[in-house]
Amino acid sequence: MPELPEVETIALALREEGHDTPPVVGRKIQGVRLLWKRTLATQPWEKWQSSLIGQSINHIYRRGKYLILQLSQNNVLFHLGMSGDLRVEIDSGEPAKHDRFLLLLEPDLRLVFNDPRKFGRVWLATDPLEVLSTLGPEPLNTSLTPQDFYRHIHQRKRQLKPLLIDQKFIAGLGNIYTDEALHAARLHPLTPAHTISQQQAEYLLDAIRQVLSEGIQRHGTSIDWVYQGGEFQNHLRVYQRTGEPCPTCSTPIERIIVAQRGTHYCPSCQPCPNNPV
DNA sequence: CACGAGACCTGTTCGC
DNA sequence: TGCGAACAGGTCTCGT
Repeated sequence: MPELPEVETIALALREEGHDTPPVVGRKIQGVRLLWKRTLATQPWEKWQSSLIGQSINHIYRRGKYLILQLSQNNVLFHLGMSGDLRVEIDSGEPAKHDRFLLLLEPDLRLVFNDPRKFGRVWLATDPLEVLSTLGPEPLNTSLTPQDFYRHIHQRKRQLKPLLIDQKFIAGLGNIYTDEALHAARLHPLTPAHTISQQQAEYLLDAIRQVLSEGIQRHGTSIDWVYQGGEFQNHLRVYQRTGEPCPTCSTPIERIIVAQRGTHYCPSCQPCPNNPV
């Protein structure tokens, strides 16, 4: 469930632009611990130990749904899967339940990757592009122009929902923000991408940027017991609101399955395209 | 090449 | 009440 706004929020916190946690940037790594082998996306484990110890964390940033630690020599990349989280704590006592991977930092801290459902992964890479090269454009980056977006969407025949969730098409959207963006743009999730007008494409890009920005402002979405601290869940207009009135027109929100994903939309605000289902 | 289905996971919820 | 089945979802792999 961590999508772009949740990963951005975690990156900001780790960069110590809040003040709940001790600073991580600038610290030296003095150890590394693995508690679930399959969390490693790159092998072997021995290379992690020999390579990481002694390096400093120079920078922390986000690309798509990935969080990147830029070290003095190489990079550690995290993908949080659907239940992953990163936190900083004093390095004392045994790891908690579901902790999968630890970076021990001088003098007495640890950066903890916790991931109950084990979908998260961590990479060690000389160049981040080894991991990130297939990602589509950053939706919030203004170098993605409405004209570009329309051109790209116009040559795809896929339905909008599976297309927007495809990280190769655009990076950072997951199930929650895709449903929210399609509602804000008044587009049905099953609409074939190439059939929308240039103006509709521009509205859609605007909508994507609006919901992502609001998500970041509200520190992400906290659903179920996964991911804490956000409050965007209190401002969702369609996601997980099946049967509740649409905030725009009061029509009950409907839920369908698209590309095996639960998909929420307003049948009145987001009229069905000509060739549905 | 483009796309869809199945697998990977486990805590929670639902149904009998 | 209790237990198992269904569900949720991001991405990789495989098949068409």
